[in-house]
Amino acid sequence: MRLTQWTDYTLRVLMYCAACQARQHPVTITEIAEGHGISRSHLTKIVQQLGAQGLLETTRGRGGGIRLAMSAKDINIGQLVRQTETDFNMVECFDPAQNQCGISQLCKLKGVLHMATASYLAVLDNVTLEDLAISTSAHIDLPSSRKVKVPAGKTL
Amino acid sequence: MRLTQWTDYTLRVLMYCAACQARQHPVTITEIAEGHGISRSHLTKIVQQLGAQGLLETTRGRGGGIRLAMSAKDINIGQLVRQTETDFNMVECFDPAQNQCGISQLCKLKGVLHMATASYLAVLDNVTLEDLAISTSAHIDLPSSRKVKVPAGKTL
DNA sequence: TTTAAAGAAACATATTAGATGAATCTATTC
DNA sequence: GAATAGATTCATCTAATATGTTTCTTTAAA
Repeated sequence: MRLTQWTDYTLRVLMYCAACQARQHPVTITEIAEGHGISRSHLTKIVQQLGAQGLLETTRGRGGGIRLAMSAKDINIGQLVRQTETDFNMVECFDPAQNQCGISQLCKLKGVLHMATASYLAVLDNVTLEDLAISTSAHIDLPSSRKVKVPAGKTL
Repeated sequence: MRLTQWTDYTLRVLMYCAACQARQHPVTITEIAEGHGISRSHLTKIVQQLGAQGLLETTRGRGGGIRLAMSAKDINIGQLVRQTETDFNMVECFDPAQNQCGISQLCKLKGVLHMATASYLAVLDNVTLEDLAISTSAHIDLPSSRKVKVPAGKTL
């Protein structure tokens, strides 16, 4: 049981933007991609989706980039994960189109797993992006060179 | 986010066995495989694992088969899922060998997702196989022909 | 007005966990 | 000893994810 990397990267993009809110110039996709060692085109799709969802403002052209479209405390992690993860069908019988299980009307598995999933998401519903972001006092302000300086022994 | 079919089938095997406890002759792998439309060799591996875990008793040879090795009320679904699911690494930074994220020491994502997962499993920890099994009064007792009679409009 | 920087879009392709299949072996009962 | 049942091994398929490439379009700075 795990979240997709898509969700992982979505969270990282938002956290990165949240940490950089104080900066003058916006964050760029290339910057995050290089910082995290992720493919730029892959990140682009994630950013684009976040833009479409209204979580990020994107501006094209030189000097452009991305920034949070709303306050970090208004971005709910539970809601986000629900939107990002495509598939919460824990077992076959969750999906009517796939279900081959003849006892699914009788058995209580489905209900139990639904409760468990709800409980999982309920935890995330109590968390906002602001809670996740590293403290603003330690906010990242990369030089425009985009080359990230990493303390010895750490990888960004 | 979903459980593997492996876990799904594991649960089905146990539920099937629980429902058939009252039968004289044990359940066979072939019977369950045909009943659920799953590959026999695939199910064999699942049964074997359950045998190794001490949840099923298996007996070879003619007249053999499988049965629960303990009372259904002593089989905890939370424990089972923990054993069956191989991977609870929700995001990359959960796995030290994979982690490329430089801010993982600072960020609170990991802790939050750990809590959510714990909350998921806590729900299942309150459920036993007995809770999932269909009522014993309606227990399945298939004819030895192994051909399952299915009510019109349903698929077993 | 040109150029470089940035996101957008549409492809194809690679990766990998998970699922499946086939063949053969071992044990047991009739 | 033949039939039945689980055990084991190995090869392969599949599909969801993840990557990569190329070519747009937009926009601000030079």
